[in-house]
Amino acid sequence: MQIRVIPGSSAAIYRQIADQVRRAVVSGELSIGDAMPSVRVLAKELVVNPNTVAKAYAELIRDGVLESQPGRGAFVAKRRNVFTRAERTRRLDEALDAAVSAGLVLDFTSDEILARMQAKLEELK
Amino acid sequence: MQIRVIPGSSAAIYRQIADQVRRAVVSGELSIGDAMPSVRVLAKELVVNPNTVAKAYAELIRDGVLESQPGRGAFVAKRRNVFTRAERTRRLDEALDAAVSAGLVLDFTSDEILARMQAKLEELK
Amino acid sequence: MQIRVIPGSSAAIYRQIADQVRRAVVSGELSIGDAMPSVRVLAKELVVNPNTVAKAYAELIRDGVLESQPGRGAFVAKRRNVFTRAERTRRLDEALDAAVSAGLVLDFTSDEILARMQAKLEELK
Amino acid sequence: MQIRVIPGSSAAIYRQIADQVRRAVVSGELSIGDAMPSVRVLAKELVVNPNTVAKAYAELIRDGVLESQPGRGAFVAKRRNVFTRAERTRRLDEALDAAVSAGLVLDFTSDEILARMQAKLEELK
DNA sequence: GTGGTCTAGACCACA
DNA sequence: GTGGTCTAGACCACC
Repeated sequence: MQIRVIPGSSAAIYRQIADQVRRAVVSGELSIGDAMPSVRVLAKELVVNPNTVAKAYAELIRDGVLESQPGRGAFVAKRRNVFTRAERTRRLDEALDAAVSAGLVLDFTSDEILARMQAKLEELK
Repeated sequence: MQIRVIPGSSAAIYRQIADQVRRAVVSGELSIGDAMPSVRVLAKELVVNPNTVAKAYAELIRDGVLESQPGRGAFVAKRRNVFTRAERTRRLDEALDAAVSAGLVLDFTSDEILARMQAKLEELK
Repeated sequence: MQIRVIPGSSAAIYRQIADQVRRAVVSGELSIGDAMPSVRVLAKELVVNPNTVAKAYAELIRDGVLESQPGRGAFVAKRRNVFTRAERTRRLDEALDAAVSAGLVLDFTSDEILARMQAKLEELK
Repeated sequence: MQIRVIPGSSAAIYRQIADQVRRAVVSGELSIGDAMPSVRVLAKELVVNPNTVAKAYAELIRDGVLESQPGRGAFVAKRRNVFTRAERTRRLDEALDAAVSAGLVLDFTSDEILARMQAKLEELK
């Protein structure tokens, strides 16, 4: 898979990396058991500090998206339900709030944001 | 208008304030030329640091939502757009993409994500 | 609360800190809403790098034990069920496996380990 | 004796090997003076790196569980204790404390933790 | 070679 | 003042 970081973005680099991996996993671009590039390799490729990549991987491991086999590397984990319904909803809300907030800052109306979201979700089907 | 801040929220306080003002402007609750409460008055009312309110106002002024008339206070400005249409859309997409992938990783369906988003935007109206 | 780190321990420093906070929370030594010492203050007190303390806090925040209010500090969070039954069991197993492994390395028998565990749990009642 | 390694486990492979040998010695499956398979033979059998087996043997030799007879191989040693009773107990307590606090934070009761621990130790017998 | 941990020191966002 | 992020570079455990 191809990961890109936008240095000027407001999103933290480790966050950009984690989000793109998440997206690749849900889109099927990455499959269960696939090996991730090593921390050092990806860091070199993205021209960022290895610790930054490690932080992204750590978050993904903690959320059950990746699994680490010490000394061997990180791998895409079997999908498992880690969080309770309430916690999942809380996290979804947090993500949606951030998007809404960004949309409002950009002076989009509620309707425009919703329409764009709908279009985006239709694409995935 | 009535502004409320939720201290425990993950959103920064200045962000909560700015978003609510923005929303009030978009919804018509605040009209062009309306006077905003002074930084000190609003800070006292919300029991937050005046710097925090000032920061929210600064962002709104920077984005052209408010206008500062030195010595008189801040007023709701005539609408103007700072970013190009393309740039605004690009930024909105980025924010929505992050929310969508977060939702999908959390094992929500497209429909669930959209429904939740819709509910959230309804609340704002 | 008083936190101590044992530099010679096999457990990572950030892990020792996180575990002690966890213990203080479940024992009631720390209550909901209590403010944690700031990252810098605790780091100075323990004579460790602030990043190490920050890493411990980050883990506790991620697990829902603490909450961070940006610019204000970290606070003991309301207890909420973050993980599914299966995930909680998985995590408990992981913790117990580590303890059993440590016990076996120390040449204790299964019965001795269990007896010691039982005594320890009785104390808590 | 039959040793099995689980690659996906969170426990290090050398640790799994060492623990199983330890258990076999404690349970009497291996008796004093019994010859262990050579590092190379066991490595081939388990399909792991010989260094990994060597590391497990080294730990067992260091802890006095095995004895190395240069040129002849490794043998089950006469039992002797490396740590004082007090030191062993202190270390066991440390490990058990960590497991207990992890369990309590995960909202398990003392009884649940104990039951799970018991089940786990039964399996080992 | 791999990931895991820790240090030192920097800059930014926020209150 | 607070936490959040990032860099650079080190050492260790493990394969």
